[in-house]
Amino acid sequence: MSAASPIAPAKVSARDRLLAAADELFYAEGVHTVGIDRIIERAGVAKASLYSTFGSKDELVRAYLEARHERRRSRMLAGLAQFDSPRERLLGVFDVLSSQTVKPQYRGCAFYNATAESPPGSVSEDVAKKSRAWTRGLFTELAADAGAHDPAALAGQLLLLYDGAMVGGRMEPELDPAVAARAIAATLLDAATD
Amino acid sequence: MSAASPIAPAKVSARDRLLAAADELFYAEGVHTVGIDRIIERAGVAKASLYSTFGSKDELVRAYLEARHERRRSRMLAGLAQFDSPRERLLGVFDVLSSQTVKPQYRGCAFYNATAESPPGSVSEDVAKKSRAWTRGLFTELAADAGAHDPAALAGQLLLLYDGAMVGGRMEPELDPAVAARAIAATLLDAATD
DNA sequence: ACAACACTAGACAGGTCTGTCTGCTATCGT
DNA sequence: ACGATAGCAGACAGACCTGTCTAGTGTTGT
Repeated sequence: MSAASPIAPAKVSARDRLLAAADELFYAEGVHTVGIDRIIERAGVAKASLYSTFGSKDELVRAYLEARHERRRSRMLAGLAQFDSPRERLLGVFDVLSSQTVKPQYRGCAFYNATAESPPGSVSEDVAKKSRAWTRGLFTELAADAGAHDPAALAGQLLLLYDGAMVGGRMEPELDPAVAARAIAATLLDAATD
Repeated sequence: MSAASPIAPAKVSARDRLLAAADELFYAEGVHTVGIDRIIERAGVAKASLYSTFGSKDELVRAYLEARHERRRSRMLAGLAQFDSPRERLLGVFDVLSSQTVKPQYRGCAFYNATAESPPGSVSEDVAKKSRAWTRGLFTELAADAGAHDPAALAGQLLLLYDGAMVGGRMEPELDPAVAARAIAATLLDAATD
């Protein structure tokens, strides 16, 4: 329709197809378990393209995790924007999480999972720490906006609940632990604001 | 000193050395990352002994995880036995956990970690479910003893905190999330007993 | 003394994994 | 028209991994 952009990407680039395939397979079965061959087969891409684009499997893993982080981040921010009060926005974190954990493909935190199968000092650990720091920062802001006396302390409690809900969401998704976490968070928020 | 048992195990058996090596290496670096060769080298054992004892790497992984479960279980029960009141015993779960997470080698839940790097339907998943069921059962008993109106519901909350503390203990052990979890648990226990 | 047993050392087969390289094709900007 | 860019297909090298097999050693119960 629109002649908008002169750069019209008729097809999806090899890079994006690789990232999509990596996202599915790495998340579902683990970065170590899934080999390069399965990725390129699923992506419909030549092996040479993978290595000219990413250089190594390690860098593909990094790109996969960073894309995940960006996705989680924008999904969370978009979800929270729908709430009006600071209180609802803080608790909304668990609504957004719940919408993820109820999906049948949910397999827990991609960053934690990736570090669990990599030796210490790997790229996974790197991205996991960055993602975790961002989450903690978000929680601290939300806690401050909601009027917590000690925003950092409340953020720590929220992160604990968040972690627990992700683990529970993987092991027993039918119990919807994210909504259970939300209820506990509400109690803690009340206590943290007098 | 004592001439007690006629069966005097002068040396540690190959089986036990293998389990000890597997425990260290699998837990520290992941069951998939660590190969058979490193295990037998650390254990000082011949490869044939491994295969005549366990049959396959998969079965060694199962034995490793089951030994972990047994260890966690007895440590937890021994730790809880030191508390007098049902309330202290319930909260003591987090004291026992804290004594683990502060160790420098702590790397999170061995069962969760193992399942994170195995495809669905693996032996790891099997043992992880068994271990989780036992933990939930313990928490339910403790909640009932402590006078919770809905022991199963409180147990679910405790498990959420327990999971969160294990994740946090791996990512930021210096924050000692197990004691933070203990404090939250105390609040929930108060609310659950009126 | 001797058979049974538990174990060691290491070669080997067969598979899989990452990463490289060659050769070919299609598209696009100039 | 043409060179640059991006991509495809697949062979190949080299490492590593699980699992098997042979052959030898030391200990123990009878």
